[in-house]
Order: sequence, then structure tokens, then C-alpha cells
Amino acid sequence: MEFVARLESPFDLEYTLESGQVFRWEHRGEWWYGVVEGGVLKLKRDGESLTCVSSSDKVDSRFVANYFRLEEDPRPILASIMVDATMSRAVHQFYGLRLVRQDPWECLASFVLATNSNIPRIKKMISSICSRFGERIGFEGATYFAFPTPQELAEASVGRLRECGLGYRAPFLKKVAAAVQRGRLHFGELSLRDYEEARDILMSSLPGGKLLLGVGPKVADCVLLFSCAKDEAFPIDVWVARSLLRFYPSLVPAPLRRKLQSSSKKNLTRGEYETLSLAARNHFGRYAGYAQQYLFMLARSEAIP
DNA sequence: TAGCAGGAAAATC
DNA sequence: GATTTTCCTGCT
Repeated sequence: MEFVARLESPFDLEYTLESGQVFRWEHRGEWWYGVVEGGVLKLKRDGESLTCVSSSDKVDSRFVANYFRLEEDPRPILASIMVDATMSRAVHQFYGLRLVRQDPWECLASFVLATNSNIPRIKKMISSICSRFGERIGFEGATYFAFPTPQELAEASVGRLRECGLGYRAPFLKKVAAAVQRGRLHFGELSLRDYEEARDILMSSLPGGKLLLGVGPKVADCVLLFSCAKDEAFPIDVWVARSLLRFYPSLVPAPLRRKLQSSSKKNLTRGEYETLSLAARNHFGRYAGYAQQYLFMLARSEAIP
């Protein structure tokens, strides 16, 4: 089916789809191709609207508006995070970058795979598990694959998962899939809770007190920001950490500053992560997540050492 | 709290 | 071609 989505506020497809929130979009010719909700969707910007062609009736204009959060006007949000010169620069440089609302299961699984990896590789791992375990979808004469369901990955053997190049991530992914499949984690509940509660649920305080292996604060923040619209979440990866060190040294406690500058070991401890994330949320306000996304883009574009 | 393993591909030298 | 880095978490 083909339809058009009206754009009434700033929206840049490339910045949004290439900002490390989502890993299944590909730019070919004048179209962006993606697989969402078990259907193929291709998109093209036409002036003040978005031309959409999808393989599934479920992927309609309402879905697209929800996925890209088109009902919200980001301008007041951007104005609220531009509290300093660096953020003003980042927002202007990547104007139109928006946060998406993707499927939480796909988001969780994707970021469990993201540990100790890089974006090209994350895309490769995800593409691999989709073609091996996901449902086949035909579209315009080509074959695509849906993101595997929790059940499909829970039933996969660790060995078969490893064949997708997942390495040590394979057992973690299987465990997370099993937890979701068994109903130990309800994504619907995350959206109802506030940020702190939702984070606790994701990070371990499940009813039985059993923790979801492979889900630490970084992964939890990514899921809450990129799929549950918890805009105060401030995930800190290596790029954002470097960005904070470079542009916001006063937000970084002196001992951590020294550690990040001197030694090559720049992975944050749990406590350091919480301290930094809280400082950033205090600095940028309730939409700190948007600031994080612009900082991520800024850091990568400038290849901060 | 600190230190380390984990595993493969990309980035860098 | 070898080494370092990579959107990190769990364990000791």
C-alpha cells in the first residue's frame, strides 16, 4: 500500500535513521528501505511530506506517525536543551534529527548485541539473525526478513546464534529472548511507568528479583529512549562519554576526568555511569535524551580522539 | 571498587 | 599485517 505522511515539524530522514537508534534501514537510490512490524517500508522525502510504500496493511500512516513521533513538535524540546553554545551548535548542525519509537523487543535485542561492537558490525549481526530466524517477506521482487520474535530466538540454540557472529553475546540474547517470551518482562508496562521505575524493571527488579542478563544501565537507557519515549534517559556510550569530557568537563567529576584522559581504559563503572548520567540530566533537563542523541552525532562527526 | 573476560569485525597504525 | 578499538555487562 502507498500513502503519504504530512510533516509539520522539522524532520531529517538521514540523521534520524543513521544516528545509531535503529539498525535496519538502508539508503538505496532515493528511497530508505526498512523492515518494521514484520513488513517492509520504503520512504522518500517529498517537500513537506513523506511518501511511504509498505508491504503490510499494518504498516500504515498511523504506524509511521507513531514510529517517527510525528505528532510531536520537537522545536520546543530543542529550544529547551539548547542551554549552552555546544548544544546550540549540535542542534543546528543536525537539525531535523528526531528520536524514534521503535519496537521495544527489537530495540532491547539490538542493544544487547551492541556491547563491545560498532555500528557496521551491529547491523551485520542483526541482519544475520533476521535472515536465519526471521519470517521471510517478499516485496517488489526482493526478499526481506522480519526481526525474529522472542520465541524464535528463545528456541534457537546458542550454537546457531553463534553462527551469526554474535560471539559471547549469543547466550545473553537467548536468555533475554526467553525472559520476554515467558512473559517475565512486559514492554507495555514500561511505557506506563515513569523513567526510574521502568529502568528498575528493565535492569533487574523483575517481580522475582531475577535479573535480565546483558541488560545494564546503558542498554536500559537505550531501550527507554528509543522505544518508550522516556526522553529524560541519557545513555552514555564511548562517544557520548568523550563528548562530555571534551565539551562538558565541569559535569565530569575530577577523578573520572583524569581516568578518562590518562589511561586507555575508558569504560565506566556502574557508579561512574550513574553519576555522569544524572549530571547530564540535571544540566539538559527533562529532554536530556535529545541532547544525548545530538551529542552522539557531534562526537562521531568530529571523530573526537 | 577494581580488574578482567568475552569474541569478532572495523578502524587504525 | 599487526594492533587497537568497538554505542558493555557480569563475575570474581
